[in-house]
Amino acid sequence: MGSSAMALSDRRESILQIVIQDYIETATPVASRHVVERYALPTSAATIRHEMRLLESEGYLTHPHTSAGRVPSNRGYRHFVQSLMGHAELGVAEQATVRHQFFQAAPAVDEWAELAANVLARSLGLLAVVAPPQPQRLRVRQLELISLNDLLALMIVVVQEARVIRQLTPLPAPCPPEQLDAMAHRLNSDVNGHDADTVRTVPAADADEQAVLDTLARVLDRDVERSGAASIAGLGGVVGQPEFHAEPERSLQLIDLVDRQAITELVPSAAIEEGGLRVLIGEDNPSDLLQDCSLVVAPYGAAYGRAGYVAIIGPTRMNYSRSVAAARFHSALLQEMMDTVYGGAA
Amino acid sequence: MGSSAMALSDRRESILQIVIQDYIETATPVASRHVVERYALPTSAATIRHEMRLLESEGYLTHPHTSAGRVPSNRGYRHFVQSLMGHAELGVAEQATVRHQFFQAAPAVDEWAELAANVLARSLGLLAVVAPPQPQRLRVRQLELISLNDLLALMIVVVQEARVIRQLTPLPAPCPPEQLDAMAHRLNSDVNGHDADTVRTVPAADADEQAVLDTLARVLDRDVERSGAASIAGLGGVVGQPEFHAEPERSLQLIDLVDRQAITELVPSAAIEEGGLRVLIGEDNPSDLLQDCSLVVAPYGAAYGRAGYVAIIGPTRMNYSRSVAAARFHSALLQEMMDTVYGGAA
DNA sequence: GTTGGCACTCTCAAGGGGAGAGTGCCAGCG
DNA sequence: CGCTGGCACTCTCCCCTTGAGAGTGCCAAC
Repeated sequence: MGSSAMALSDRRESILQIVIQDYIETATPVASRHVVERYALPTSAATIRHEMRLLESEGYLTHPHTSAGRVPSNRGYRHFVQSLMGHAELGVAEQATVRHQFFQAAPAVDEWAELAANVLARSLGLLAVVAPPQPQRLRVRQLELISLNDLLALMIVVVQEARVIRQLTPLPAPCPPEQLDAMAHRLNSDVNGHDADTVRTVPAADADEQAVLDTLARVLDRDVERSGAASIAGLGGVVGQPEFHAEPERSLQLIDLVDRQAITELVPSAAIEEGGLRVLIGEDNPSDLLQDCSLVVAPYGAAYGRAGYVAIIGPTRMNYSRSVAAARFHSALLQEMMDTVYGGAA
Repeated sequence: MGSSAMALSDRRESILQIVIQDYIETATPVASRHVVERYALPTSAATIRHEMRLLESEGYLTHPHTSAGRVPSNRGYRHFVQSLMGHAELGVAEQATVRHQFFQAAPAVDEWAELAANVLARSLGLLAVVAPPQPQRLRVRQLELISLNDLLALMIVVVQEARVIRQLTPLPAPCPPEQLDAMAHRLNSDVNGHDADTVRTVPAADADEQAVLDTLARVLDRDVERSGAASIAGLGGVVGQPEFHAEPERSLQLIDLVDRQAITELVPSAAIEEGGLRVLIGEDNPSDLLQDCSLVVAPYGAAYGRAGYVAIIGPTRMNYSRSVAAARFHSALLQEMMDTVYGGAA
């Protein structure tokens, strides 16, 4: 008895569940008396106290101090996520609302991730990070050259992966607009459908063409590298959570992380590549900066390159049920939309 | 004597200047004794006290409480900005660094505003908002249609103002890829160089063409409307300022403003349209939310539509000299770069 | 006009209860 | 044997007081 390998009794499990749910809701250590009263249990407070004590000795709960109620430990949260919380779906009404927002307001492809992050952040009150999948290579679909002056062109590249890149290109030799147009026309057939490596093998007629091809190849490479515009939203909601009120330095760290776009690097790529939805609680997290935080990651779009993801970040005391449901729904929705647009083939 | 219309004596002015500069630097109320000691003045503390008292009665300084040093009032800051601080330029080395960053790392046109905001935020430790100019109308340069399936196309519009828009377009009647390509080819000559209004007058051959033209016109309008991707950076720096430590609610408000991209609406359009650089101090600000903050706005690119701007937001106790110099430099630099790219014509 | 001196005011940090909240344990009860 | 009421114990939190320190405002003297 009390061995941590032993399965919890039914009653103890349900008490654990009650404590965790109550704490998630109220952010206050939950007391034995509070539990019996609020949940109308058929036992006395003393009994609950006894069970809580056992739960604590097994590592599922903790004690801020002697005369405070119980607070879930990370182990408690983990058990809750794995066994206790069940598999909730987003409400039908909410699903419909979100779908509606996507299909109406944003057929603008570039804004999917941003919209998802905003909707998630608003509905959960937590930090949401949404990164689109990163194609492993980009292939040219259309090349435009706009003459700015004889020595400078603006290159616009539409790639098959439906992205668009704009880039200034200095020209070594003077090149009037008509000549530039002609070059664009000529090059288009040479580079169409090709990626950076192939572009490098295209022979150039003159120095300017060489410059354009070089820039093009470089740009195709670079844009793959760029971790590519992950959208972040919900900072306001998350620093408004009570756990951050107490410790302003933590808030500052988090704010800085968001400000510098550095949280994207704290979403562990291992979790993304593995494929399924994952919940990282407290010290599961790779970074110390997220020590009292949890992370819910749902990858999507792996068929289109390095997978994108939907991530929810909040205090360990987050509503896991809602967060997981929302992350799952959004990742599935984004997947679905990408499949519609790119037809399932990379 | 003591009339607020009266010009300040030289000595009083220099004391005001010392007090303000010291307060900007230390964020601590400055005491008479501190002034004489640190700045080695040839007078005694009592004299300084006397002068400070007069400055206070004229409204340039205040008193947090009886036994605290002096703090500049908004009026004091205003006088400082107008008459006392002089016209500083950014250091030559810093100018060179910034120019270098722009010309090397970001010939990617889309990233200018973001780069400017990041550089400004980092160098000033304040909030920086950079909005690109908004063209008043967009004219089509190139139209691409990518067939996703028979009933859905991805439209890519390259506009003469060197922006690119991507948009999903549902097709009322089934349309195979080749047919879509043909349509794009056909339409391109019809819409080339035209704006939304003119696009609406183009006759459509069939329902699908009509759908494409409708979407195109709508998109051209919408993208003008969108206040267009202002870049915000430096939240971490500004909430780290001591004035925000004391009042967490203010920080939260500000964080929320940034999170929801709503600060862009607090930059008064009057200040932008007027043309020159402006400094708004405290209650000069249109919104109560920026009550203890100041705003430095430098517009640019008015020739290309609704003017863009570089804005610096921070506590009233900001380094006005540096902020103004940096805002002026960056707006001029962005202006210069736009002139290079768009050749001075809208 | 300037100065040293001095009384006055206000903040800030530290210390001391007292109330309140919860637990841990125990002895008794079904 | 598990459950329960009772009770002592511990710890936090808030309020109050107190004393030190910082600066000012004013005054009388130079």
